[in-house]
Amino acid sequence: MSKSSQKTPQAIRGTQDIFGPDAEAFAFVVETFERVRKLYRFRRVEMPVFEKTEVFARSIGETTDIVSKEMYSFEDRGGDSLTLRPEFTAGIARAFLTNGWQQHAPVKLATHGPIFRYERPQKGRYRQFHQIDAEIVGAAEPQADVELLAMADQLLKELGIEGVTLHLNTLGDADTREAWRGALVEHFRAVKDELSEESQERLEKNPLRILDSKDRKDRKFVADAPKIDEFLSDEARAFFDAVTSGLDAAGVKWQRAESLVRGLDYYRHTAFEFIPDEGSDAASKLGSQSTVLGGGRYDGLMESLGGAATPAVGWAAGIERLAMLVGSPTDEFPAEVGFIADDREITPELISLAAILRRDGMNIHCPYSGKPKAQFAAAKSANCEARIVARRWSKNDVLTEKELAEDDPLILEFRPDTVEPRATEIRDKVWSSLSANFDLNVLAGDDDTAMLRPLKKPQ
RNA sequence: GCGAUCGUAGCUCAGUUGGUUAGAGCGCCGGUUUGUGGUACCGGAGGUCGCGGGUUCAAACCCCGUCGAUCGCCCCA
Repeated sequence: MSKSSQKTPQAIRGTQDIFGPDAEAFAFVVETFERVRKLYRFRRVEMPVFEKTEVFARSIGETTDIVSKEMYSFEDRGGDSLTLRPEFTAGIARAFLTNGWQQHAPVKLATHGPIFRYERPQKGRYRQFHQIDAEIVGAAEPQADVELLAMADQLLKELGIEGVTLHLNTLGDADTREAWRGALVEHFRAVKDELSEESQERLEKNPLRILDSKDRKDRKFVADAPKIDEFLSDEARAFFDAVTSGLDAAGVKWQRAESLVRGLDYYRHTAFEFIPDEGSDAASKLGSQSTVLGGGRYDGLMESLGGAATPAVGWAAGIERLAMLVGSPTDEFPAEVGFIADDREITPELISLAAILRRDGMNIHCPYSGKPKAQFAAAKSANCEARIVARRWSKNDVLTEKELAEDDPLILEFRPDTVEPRATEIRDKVWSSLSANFDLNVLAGDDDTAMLRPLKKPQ
């Protein structure tokens, strides 16, 4: 009809309304994560969606672009600067410190929910998106890294995601990292003028990032840049060896990625990303936002939040990105039974039948209104495994005796749209469920037709 | 913040070198047909052609601006 004079407000840039097959895929990712995290005995934790800006600013440190440009920050009425969480890790670290979770250490935590980053939207990248997250806090052992990665690997497999490989690197301990960083700066400074414009800036701000520059000009200098391995302390090397041999023992495939880095200083030792193989189906589905799951060990984080040094390792993965890779689950998952009222007058009566079957665990499509023809079409589009057509007893129902009609029973006709033995299974389930609540007689010689009377209502 | 492409019915899109009442398919609603049935046919509702300026006798089409979307760059905790 005529449009309202009111303008419809539009959604915020970078937010999404997920519906249909996408929503089913999203739910599948979350459900699978919840199941797998229990196998590894990660405990569920619920976190606030916002924190004092300080929580994220201090954990992220002096990487100014992130704090000033990439976070959703605002002042509350008391004048405090608050920020919608741009990640889970900092909030979990804060909770660990403020709630005394040291008493549970080492503690394995899992959560999921919305994450906010003030960025330009593009494929697989939104301002509000959703992550699953797993952290092990208070464990310094490489076995923690292994278990965490094994869980990630199993999750991806159970999601049915193919063509994604674990890229693994070590950033060493604090001393290793500093020495390597110094050597990289020296190496790139020597060829500064030949680097891309962006990398010349990175040289000052974040030299490690030059290693994953996409610019061709930078690639050749990256190839012969100093390797972290030359700077690894014995301890750091032993740690990395323990991680890799543990992964081998757990049957997790991985490949070394010497250029995989983390910009933030609190990362130590293990850094990893699951990335689609080049040319794979997964790669083309994700566009330029290719990482599917990433994380690392952040032994230096707690101190930046004023806590005692606490080793920790974790990962996060974008639910939407994973959902893009899980194939195409059907939107209209099938109903076991769809009801059709052959006479629209009796449509309301179907409510009680549907309610009983649903309480017994059946998935029922039940129409609200419409002509029989429309109800039939609706039942079809609900992919019902079987239909039940309900109608009044009539004189043409010669199989029944006349006197049975005196209390105006319903005739239910069961019409399977699936194969045996499934069809019989559903039919028997329906008949037995309804028998417990109604006077139901299956007609002799026709298992698919039943006459049904309401039970006498109690006074 | 930068760049490219795009913006016509609920959805997917046509709209020829600017030229009269803006179209199709799908979906939706109604009717006929069918009558154990998601068919076929007929009809209907629904669009200030993102918005605002400009050029022109004339603009969905050309120009400028603006908003929005998509993809990429930067960034990526």
